[in-house]
Amino acid sequence: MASEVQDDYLKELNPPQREGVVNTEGPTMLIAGAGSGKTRVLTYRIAHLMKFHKVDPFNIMALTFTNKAAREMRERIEGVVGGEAKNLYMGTFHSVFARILRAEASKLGYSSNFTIYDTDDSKTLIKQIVKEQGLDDKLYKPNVVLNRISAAKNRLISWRDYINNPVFTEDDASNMRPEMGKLYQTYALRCYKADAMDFDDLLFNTNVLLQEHTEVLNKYQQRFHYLLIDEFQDTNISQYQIAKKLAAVRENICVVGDDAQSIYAFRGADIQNILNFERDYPDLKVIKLEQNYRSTKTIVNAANSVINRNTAQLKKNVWTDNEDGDLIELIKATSDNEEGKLIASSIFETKMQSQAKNNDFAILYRTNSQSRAMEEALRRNNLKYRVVGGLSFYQRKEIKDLIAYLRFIVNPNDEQAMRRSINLPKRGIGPGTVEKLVVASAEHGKSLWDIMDNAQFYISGRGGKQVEEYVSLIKSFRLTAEKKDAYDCAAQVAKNTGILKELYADKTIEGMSRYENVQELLNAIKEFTDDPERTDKSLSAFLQEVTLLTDEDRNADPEEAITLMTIHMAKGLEFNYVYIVGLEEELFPSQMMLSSRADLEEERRLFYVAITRAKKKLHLSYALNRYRFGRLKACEPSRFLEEVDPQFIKVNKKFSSTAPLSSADSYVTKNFVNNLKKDRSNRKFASAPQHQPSADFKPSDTSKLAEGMLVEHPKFGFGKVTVIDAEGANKKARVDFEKAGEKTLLLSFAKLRIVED
DNA sequence: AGGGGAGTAGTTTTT
DNA sequence: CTACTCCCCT
Repeated sequence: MASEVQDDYLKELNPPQREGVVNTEGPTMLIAGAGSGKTRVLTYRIAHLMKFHKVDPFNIMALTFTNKAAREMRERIEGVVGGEAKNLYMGTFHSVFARILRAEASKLGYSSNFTIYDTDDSKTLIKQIVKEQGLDDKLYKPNVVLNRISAAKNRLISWRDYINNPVFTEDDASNMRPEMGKLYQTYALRCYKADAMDFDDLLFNTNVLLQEHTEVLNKYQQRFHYLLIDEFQDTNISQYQIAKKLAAVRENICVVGDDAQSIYAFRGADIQNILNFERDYPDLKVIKLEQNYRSTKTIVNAANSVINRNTAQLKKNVWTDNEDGDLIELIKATSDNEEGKLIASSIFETKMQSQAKNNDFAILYRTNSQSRAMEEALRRNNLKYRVVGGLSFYQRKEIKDLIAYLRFIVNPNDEQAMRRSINLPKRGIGPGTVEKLVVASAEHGKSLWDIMDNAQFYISGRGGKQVEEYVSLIKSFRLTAEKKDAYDCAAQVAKNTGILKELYADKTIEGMSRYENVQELLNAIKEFTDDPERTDKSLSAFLQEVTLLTDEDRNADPEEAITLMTIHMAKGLEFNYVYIVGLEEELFPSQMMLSSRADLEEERRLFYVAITRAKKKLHLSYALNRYRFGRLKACEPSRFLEEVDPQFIKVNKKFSSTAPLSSADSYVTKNFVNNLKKDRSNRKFASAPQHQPSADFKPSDTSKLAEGMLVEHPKFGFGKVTVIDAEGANKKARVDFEKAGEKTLLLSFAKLRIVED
């Protein structure tokens, strides 16, 4: 049986793929074009190590960027080698090194229960520090400051290095932000005091650990005989240095990546790592996977025509044996709402014609806010969909609130968790009292918890007593946490704090959904504690995982639905039919990325990633007008549309707006570029045509207006009433107009003719 | 301390 | 359009 399996997996591979699997020793770099089967090579390589070379899975470390990728890879390896795959040391950079840091925490002065601050925690803390130091919060915006700190950490520059290096301090001074270094220092010390690490610290501190504690480095070098890294183009310097140190003895390091799909430079990813890799390992074996098994010739060639415009890239020739396939279709809409409608109609038609299922479709966009228009249109057409990403479950207020309690129970120094939970539900402890606690902690050189435990001694006023009551509540929870598992503890917190009761009392739609979310969190914790493979079911164990969880991990098996997500989330996935929407200047490419050539090239790679998600057919769409900041703004078609070789595109007139295009055919081929240019120059004339009221137009009595009625508006034309809001003088109707999109009208004002009940 | 009202600023992508 | 902040009043 075993040898049978072995033959099978090698037979499925083409020559370079097989080379990537069987050449297990020494440094290896796989340059893997889109859809070239790199995950397959990586998984089979690991399986081959275990099956053929009898390597103990405990000695293999495999690093990915998402939990999902790690889970999928583990499952696929399990398919070849069986349950042994569970013993692989495999996960995201962040989760794997968080685990190692917990084991070695005391060496760095942290406890093994240290908290992981998510981005919200980091920003809140920065906001507080900026305020405390009396700095201008317009200049020192949390995002700007955090990005600067993050960039430094990702390049392994500590706060000491930072404030001592004139390159940085002068740069900050010339940017009118001379206090940046001081903020970095304060932020780092505050995190340390709170026994907390942010995302970047997990990697930064791992470097410190391996750098300064040789015995630790030796231990892990001995343990991991083989190191494999997926999506290598997305690693930053900090991650690369960890990998290099761990692999230094045996040099069995295998990295897989595609420079054309590097889309995380904004987060510190450094394409330079690929080039450095060749320099650092002179006897490196480079294997190129260039055959694409995923997409049609049309899609592969169109994608190549786009990415070839980038100057900074490795030479590579992605090709395919697949059929030519359909041309890419371009859909043009007058508004974002119409774009949604046209996409929905196109999906509906494709489903009918090609017997496709909902989960064959994906709608990809640049920014999460674009999902709304799509969702509305899909809902109206009764097309099932799911939105991936966006505001994640764990970022919701009610979830973070409950988790803040749990965090503070486990880590009494977690300042952010304390601030969040201390007055929730309201127990008369305002921001003034909290500030007093923080100040007292700094003044007396005592931990925040010590101060709080004797709050009446340190702070004046009635706040002290309230704080002590809160402290004793936390103490009681802490006793529970010592004896019981995470679920019992969380359930007790939800109940005894009154959080559940308060939400239950809120009967608004949002309130009910918040209540359900808290219940869902409790269910998730129950699932955690019920997992028979888990040995540690403590609250602390749960919290160690929760911050590094992302939403994708929750909806594991998508039902039969159309997928909506950002292009970033789509990396690594594939769909038969892909719609890339919102191809407009300043949206995609994003206006933030227009300033430099490097940024624009990253946007282009993002476009390349989007195109190469499609297996059978690709649709591109743009709108001439779009709601931004609540205002309708005119848009120009994206420059990226002109960058796709025109021989691969046709304009879909059937599902495009009424504005005339040059030919009388229902499809206009070739030279659509001219039309694009026309749209660019004439955009102010391109808005929806004005409606001519019917001859017999007379406003009706709208007091009996109801949902579903068909109405006519003198300017907006015909439409259907979707919602009626309020009564009397403020009565409003939301009407979905055929041409003008959805509008809210004040009925005491608007002239509407009821056409049909 | 806390609620309500007004005014303002912000939307890029994620572990 | 919305989420957040600030300010005034109770």
